[in-house]
Amino acid sequence: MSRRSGILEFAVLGLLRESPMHGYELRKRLNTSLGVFRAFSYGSLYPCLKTLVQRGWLIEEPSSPPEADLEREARSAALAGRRAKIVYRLTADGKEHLEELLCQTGPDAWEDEHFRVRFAFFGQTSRDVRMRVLEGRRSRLEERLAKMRASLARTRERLDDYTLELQRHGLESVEREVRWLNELIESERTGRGRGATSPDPSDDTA
Amino acid sequence: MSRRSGILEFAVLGLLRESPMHGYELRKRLNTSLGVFRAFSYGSLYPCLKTLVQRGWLIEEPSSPPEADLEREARSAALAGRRAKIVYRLTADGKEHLEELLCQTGPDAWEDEHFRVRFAFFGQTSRDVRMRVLEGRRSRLEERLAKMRASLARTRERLDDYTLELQRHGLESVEREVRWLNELIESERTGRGRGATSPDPSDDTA
DNA sequence: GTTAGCATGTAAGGAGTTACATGATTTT
DNA sequence: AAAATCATGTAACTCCTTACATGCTAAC
Repeated sequence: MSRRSGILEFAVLGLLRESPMHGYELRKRLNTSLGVFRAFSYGSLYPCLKTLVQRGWLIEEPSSPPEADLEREARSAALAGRRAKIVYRLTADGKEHLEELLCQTGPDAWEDEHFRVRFAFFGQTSRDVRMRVLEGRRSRLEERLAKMRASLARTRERLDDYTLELQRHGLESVEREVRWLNELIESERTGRGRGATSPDPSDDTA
Repeated sequence: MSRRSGILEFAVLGLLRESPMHGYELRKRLNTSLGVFRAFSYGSLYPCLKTLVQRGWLIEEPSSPPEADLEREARSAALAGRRAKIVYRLTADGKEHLEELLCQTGPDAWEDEHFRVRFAFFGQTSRDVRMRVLEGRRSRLEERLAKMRASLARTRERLDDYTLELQRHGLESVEREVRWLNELIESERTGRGRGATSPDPSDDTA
């Protein structure tokens, strides 16, 4: 069983859906697309790739360079013991699994990190999924707001000014994110033109 | 050696500085004072308390109830195998260690969680420490801003609208926190009245 | 010809969580 | 007397990091 939250796994699958890549490149993309908030190390990435292969969600391919330097590649790749780039590609099963992850409605699905990853891959999701995710996140934040306000009201007198200021600032941050979500939801609702309804017309996972 | 970042350890020491407490209560306070952002479980708290005792930063005391129900306590505590509340109190060494933690200028010291804990215990620190922490945090965020802006400029065309929007929102959040810090720093600088210069007049860790 | 960056990995460990196990006390 | 909540703990696990180890390839 095991919960398997795994932000990293999710992010890897999402990035590989756009195009196959090898580990090193993957990590760079990971740390620019999402990396403003979180940086991953090779020590977690490579083992993660291996387990994803084991589960059949990825396949390893020998690096097939775009063109041109075929001789150089041949020269070196011919040698048996050569360390070559390993390019990872999403399998049909992997695509299916990613789709499930993107649609997921579990309790963890709206937490900060998890939400950010889903948002980062919105370009690959349909509008109704986007709407559900945005609304899910918003209601999650609203629960949080309620708790924070209650807690503030309960403890207002017992806390020192600094703790209070911290809570006040935290509250405002959450309120701000809710406003942001409201704008995004409105934006999705009114069409806003460039919204692709389906991520990929030639997509049917089998 | 070992880095020993340990938000939990830090928070426990900080809370116990205010007053001795037992585990259960500690956890509740942990999850209201700081818990808006982070919730800790008993599974991490109790082992943590044990190691802090081992290092000599805390001592366990048999629960001495405030008053009144001495008979009831006596009746039950007299029995050898009885499970009593364990109240934890900060030792002199513990106080010293906490002081060091609060003044720390290491690279991890300005990260989100770490900063929040320090801020939550500002009531126990002197103004110059507060200033250093606020300014340290600010310059940390400014580094982050620089990176984010550079990354945005570099990749603006290659990213889809959603990823871009995510980064834009992230950037704004950080800018907002910088403004908040600016206000706090200004506030500290101009005195602002209620700022205690030293946390506790009767304090000399020995 | 040496630094810098590309590329892949492993071993050990840190910091916490979940799920479980136990029992006392207070409320209903 | 049942249920809630107070109170303390442990074992196994998760997810990730640090530090190390290796070697290629481009640039200076």
